[in-house]
Amino acid sequence: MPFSEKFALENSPFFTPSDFRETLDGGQSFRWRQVEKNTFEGVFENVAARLILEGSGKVSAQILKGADKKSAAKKIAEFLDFERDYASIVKSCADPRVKAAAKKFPTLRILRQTPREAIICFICSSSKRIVQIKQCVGLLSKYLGDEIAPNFHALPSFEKIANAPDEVLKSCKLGFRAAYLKRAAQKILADKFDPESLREMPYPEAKKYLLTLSGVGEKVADCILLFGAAKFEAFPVDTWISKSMASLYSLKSPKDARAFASAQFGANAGYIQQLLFADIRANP
DNA sequence: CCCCAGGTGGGAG
DNA sequence: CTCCCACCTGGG
Repeated sequence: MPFSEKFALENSPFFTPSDFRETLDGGQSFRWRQVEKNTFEGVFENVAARLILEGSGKVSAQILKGADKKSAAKKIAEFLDFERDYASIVKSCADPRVKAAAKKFPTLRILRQTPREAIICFICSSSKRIVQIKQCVGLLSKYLGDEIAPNFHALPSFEKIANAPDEVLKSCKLGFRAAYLKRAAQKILADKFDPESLREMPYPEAKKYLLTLSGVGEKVADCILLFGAAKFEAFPVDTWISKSMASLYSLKSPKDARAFASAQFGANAGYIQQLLFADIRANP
């Protein structure tokens, strides 16, 4: 057990236990696993941590023994997006369907992953279940990423992925996504593209670039931008959101769903997407 | 054993 | 532009 003592995270917002789980393990990120009730273990950037939801509703953390507590706490606060006022987003939306979903997930948040993490994980995600995606990115990290501690590995760099032997990628159980991921990594390097720049780029421009990467279509690009670059105007349409938009608004195509979301939800579309996603998944 | 999954790419209509 | 299906693989 290489973890430090537990410490409270300053400015932690409140979570309900189910929203805590939904946020960390509901399809936004694939790097966290529940180890006991209200406790998740995982890696963010180069920080291995245990996040504990206290009875108070606030989050505490344990990090690896010897790691810098102050900088880890800061990274965790960013990752869980402590600064953003989600209640005001819901307040500003008059749609009764959105209000109803928000009532069921009152403390849901959007995780702020890094652009690299989001690119890797969502290219791996296509046509896979959450458990399988977690397995793939776990293996990728184990075989190609830096070891932070026994059983805790960072995600690999694009250099490592671009130069990885096909057998290694194959052993990560990526299937046809292996070639997508490798080609995307190679193109990012060839373009000398800094994924971090996605955070500063305007949404349309950032999306346009992402769509040039193999294995990245509309849905994956929007996931990368929402979860990896905090572009809240992104509205990823997967099969669940397709179902939701069809039943709530009679919208049949992903294209119509995106246009509607942009017009109706605008700058907050991404968070509303997450509420509708959580709701339809919980009540299919 | 058969089928499909939180998608993309590439070709046809 | 909209269909349609192959693409890997594990699990039901």
